[in-house]
Amino acid sequence: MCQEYINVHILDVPYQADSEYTYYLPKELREDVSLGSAVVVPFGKGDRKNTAIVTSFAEPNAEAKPVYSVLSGYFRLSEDMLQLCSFMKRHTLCTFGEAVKCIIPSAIVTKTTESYTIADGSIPRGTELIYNYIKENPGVDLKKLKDHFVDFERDLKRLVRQGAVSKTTVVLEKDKSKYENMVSLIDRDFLLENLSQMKFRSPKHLEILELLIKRGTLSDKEIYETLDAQKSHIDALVKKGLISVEKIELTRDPYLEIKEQRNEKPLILSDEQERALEELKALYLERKPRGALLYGVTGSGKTSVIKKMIDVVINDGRGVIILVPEISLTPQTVSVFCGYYGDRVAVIHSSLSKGERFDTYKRIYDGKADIVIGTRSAIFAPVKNLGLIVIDEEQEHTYKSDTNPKYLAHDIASFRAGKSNALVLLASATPSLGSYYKAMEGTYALVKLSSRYGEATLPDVIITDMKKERARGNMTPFGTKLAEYLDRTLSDGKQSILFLNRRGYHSSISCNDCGKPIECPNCSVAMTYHSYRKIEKELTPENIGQVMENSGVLRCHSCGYRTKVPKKCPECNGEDFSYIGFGTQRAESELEELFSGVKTLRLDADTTTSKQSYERILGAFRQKEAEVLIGTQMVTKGHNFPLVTLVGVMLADTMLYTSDYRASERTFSMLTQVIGRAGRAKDHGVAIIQTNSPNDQAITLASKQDYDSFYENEIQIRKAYNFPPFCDIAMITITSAGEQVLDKLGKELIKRLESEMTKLNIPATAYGPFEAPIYRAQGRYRKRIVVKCRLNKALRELFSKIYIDFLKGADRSTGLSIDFNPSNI
DNA sequence: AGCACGCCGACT
DNA sequence: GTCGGCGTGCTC
Repeated sequence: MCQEYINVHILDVPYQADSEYTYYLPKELREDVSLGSAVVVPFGKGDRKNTAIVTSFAEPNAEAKPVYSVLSGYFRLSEDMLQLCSFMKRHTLCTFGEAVKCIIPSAIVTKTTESYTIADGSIPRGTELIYNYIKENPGVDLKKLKDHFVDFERDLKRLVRQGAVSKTTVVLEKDKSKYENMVSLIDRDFLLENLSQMKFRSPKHLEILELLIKRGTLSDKEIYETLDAQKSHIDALVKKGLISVEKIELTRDPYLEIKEQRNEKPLILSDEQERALEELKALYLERKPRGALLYGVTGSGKTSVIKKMIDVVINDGRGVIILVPEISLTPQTVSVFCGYYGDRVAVIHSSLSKGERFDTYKRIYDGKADIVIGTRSAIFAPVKNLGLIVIDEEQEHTYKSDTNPKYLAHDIASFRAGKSNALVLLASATPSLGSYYKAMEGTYALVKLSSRYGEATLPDVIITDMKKERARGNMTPFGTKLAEYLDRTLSDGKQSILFLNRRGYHSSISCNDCGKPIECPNCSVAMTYHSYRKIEKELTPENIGQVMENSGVLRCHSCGYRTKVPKKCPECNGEDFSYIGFGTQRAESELEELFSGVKTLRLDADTTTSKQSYERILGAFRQKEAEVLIGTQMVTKGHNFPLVTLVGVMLADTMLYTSDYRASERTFSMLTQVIGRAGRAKDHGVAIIQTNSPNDQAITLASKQDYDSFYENEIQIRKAYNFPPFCDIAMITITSAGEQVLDKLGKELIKRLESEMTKLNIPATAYGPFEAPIYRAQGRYRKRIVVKCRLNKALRELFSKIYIDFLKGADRSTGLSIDFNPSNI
C-alpha cells in the first residue's frame, strides 16, 4: 500500500453508483491528503467535478484518473467518523455521501454548478439566442440560464459539443439562511383615525390592516395563515403606500438571553436521586461502552440527576451530548443546561442558519464547547473525547429520521459510545417498550426513580365515556365533567390546558346524498375544514353552506392543498353537506360559546407558522393573558405552568385507532405526559380524559401512571404476535402514478423477496403488498411490503441488492424506499 | 443522477 | 440523408 493511489467515496452519487473508486494522487497533492480528506475528482463520462472523501489507500490501478485538487483542509473526517458513515450506509441503505452530510455542515462540502463562456467552435443552427446570451454574459451559471430560457438544455448541450461554448465547473456557495418577509404599517396613527372611512377593493385589505394594527409587525406567512390572504392582497397595500415589506434574515438565537443568566444554585439531591447518580457514576467509571435507562416517574427529578451526571463527566475532562426531542418544545430543559454551563454549551437545532451551523460546528470541533444540546442531528456533533450521551424522553419518535438517512439516534449513540467508551443514558418516564425490554434483558442497566420529588403530586384523573355523553344528548365536544371543571377552574382564577390531536374546524365535510366525504384531489384523504373567521352561530340547513363557504377553506393535511368549499359534491352533484367532527378551531369557538368572555389561546401548526409565534403564545399564556390554552401535541410537552390546575384531553382515541402496532404505547405515553402537566402546580390538579373507549388499558393505566403494568401487558402482546422488540421490521414502500404498474411491481417484489429469503435460509416473513394508510398522496399511489425479520448482515445485503436492482431498472416513474424499523407503520 | 451510445421514425 | 426521440448501461 502506498500513498500514490486512494480509494474515495463520491458525494452526490445515487445509491446504485455509490461504491469505492480508485484515483491517482499526483505528487504535489500527497502532502495535503490523508484519510478523511475531501478531494475534488473527475467522475463519469464528462469528467464532472465531484467532491469525494478519501476512505483508504489503494493498490495501483491502471484505470485510475488523477485527483484534481484537495478541498481546503480545515476539516477531515476522523477514522471513527469514516466508520460511522459506512455503518450508516449498511444500516440505513443511504449513500456514503448522505451520511457524510449528516456529520459535517453543508458549508464545507459544497455543491457545484456549471458556468458557461463562449469559445471558438462553430455555432449549430437554432442556438443563436442562447449563444448570444452567453456572449453578453460570460460566465453565466445554469440557474441564471434557467431564469431566462425554457427548454434550453438541448441547445446548450449542442453548443458545448460543437465547442462553441465552453463549460467549467464552479463550486457553489449556496445560501441556506432563512429569510422572512416582515410586513409593517407605514403610518399606524393615520390608519387608526381614518380606517373606518377608507374603501378597499377587497375585504381582505381591511382585515390585513386591522390585524397589523392589533398585533404590530407580522411575517407575511402569518398574515396568509390567519386571514387566508394572498400575496396579491399585500402587494396591493404596498402599492397604496399603506404598508411596507422588509426581507430579514432569521438569525435570532433564542437561547442567547438564557445563557446570560447563569444559574449557580447548587442542586440538592434526595436520597433516591443520590443513589441513582451513584449507579450511573459507577457505570461511567467502567470507561467501557455502556447503556443505561434512567426510568423515573413524572416529577421524580430526572433532570437534576442528569445534570449532576454531566458535572461528573465534565470534571473528568470529557464531552457530553444531550439530545432532546424538539428544541422549541423543550425550552426549559435547554435553558436549564445553558443556565448552568454558560458558553461551554452549544445548541444545535433545525432553524440555525448555515452560518450559525458552521460556527457551532467549529466551536465544538475546536473544543471550545464541550456540552452539546440539540435535536436528533446533534448526535453527530464533533465533540472531543465524548464521555456521555443523554437521550431525554427517549421514547419520542422524533429520534427516528424519516428522510434519508433513516437512522435512529439511539443507534448512532451506541456506535459512538462504542468508539469512545462512553455511556449512553436514556431517560424517560414512559420508556419505549424496546428500551425497557433491553433494560430487563440486561443490555442496558436499569436505574429507577420511583418517588416524586418536592411539591409534585399526581392530579386526580377522571375518565369520561363520550359514548354515554352522546347517548344523553350532549353533542358538544365538552363532556359534563370537563365543562364542570372548566367552569370551576375559571372562577378560581386558575388556568386550563385542553389537548386535542386534530387541527382545523371540522375534520371533514360529507355529502348527504352519496355519503362520501370530500377528498383531496391529489390524496386519498378527507379534506379538513379550516375557518378563517368566526362562524356565525345561527346556522340553519338553508344558510349553513353559505356561511361555511364564506368563513373558511378546505385543506388537505397530507399535501397542503387548499380549496373553497364546493357548492356541489364532486361525486354525485349533491348540494347538501354534513359538517363532521371537531378540531382545535372548533373546540376554541365552542368554548367561547360555552363560557362567554373566556380568554383563549390556540397552539397548533396553524397558529405557529413562525418560531416567534410559538413563543409568543406560550409567553402570553404564562403571563396569564388567557385562561385556557387549546392545542395539539405541542401543549403536552415539557412546559411548566404553575397556574394550570386542569388538563383536559378532548378525545384520547385519535391515536389509539391507527394501524400502527405502537398505538397503545403512544397513547399511554402521551396521556401520561398530559396528566403530568396538571401535577406541577401547588394546588391539587385535575386531569380529565374524554374517550370512546374508557376501558382501554392504555387509558386506564395511564390515568394511574402505572407504567410497569402497562409494560407487562403490552410486552406479552408483542411477544404473542411477534412484534418488536421480538423482531425487526423492514418496510418497503413503492410508489407510482399508475395503479397497475404499482400492482405488478408489488407482486414481483414480494415474490423475489420470498424466494431469496428461502434460498438464503433466512427466517423471515414478508407481508403485502398492501395499500399505505394514505393510499394516494400527491397524485401517486403507494403500497407497502412489511418484512418481519431479524436484521443481520445477510438480510441487509439482500435489501441493498433489491434496492440497487430497482434503481438500475429503467422505469423512472416508480419509486422504492426501504426503512428499517420505521417510526410509522 | 448524469451522460453517452445506439437504434428508430419523421423531417429539410 | 440528418435530427432528435428516449431505452440501456456505466461511472475508478
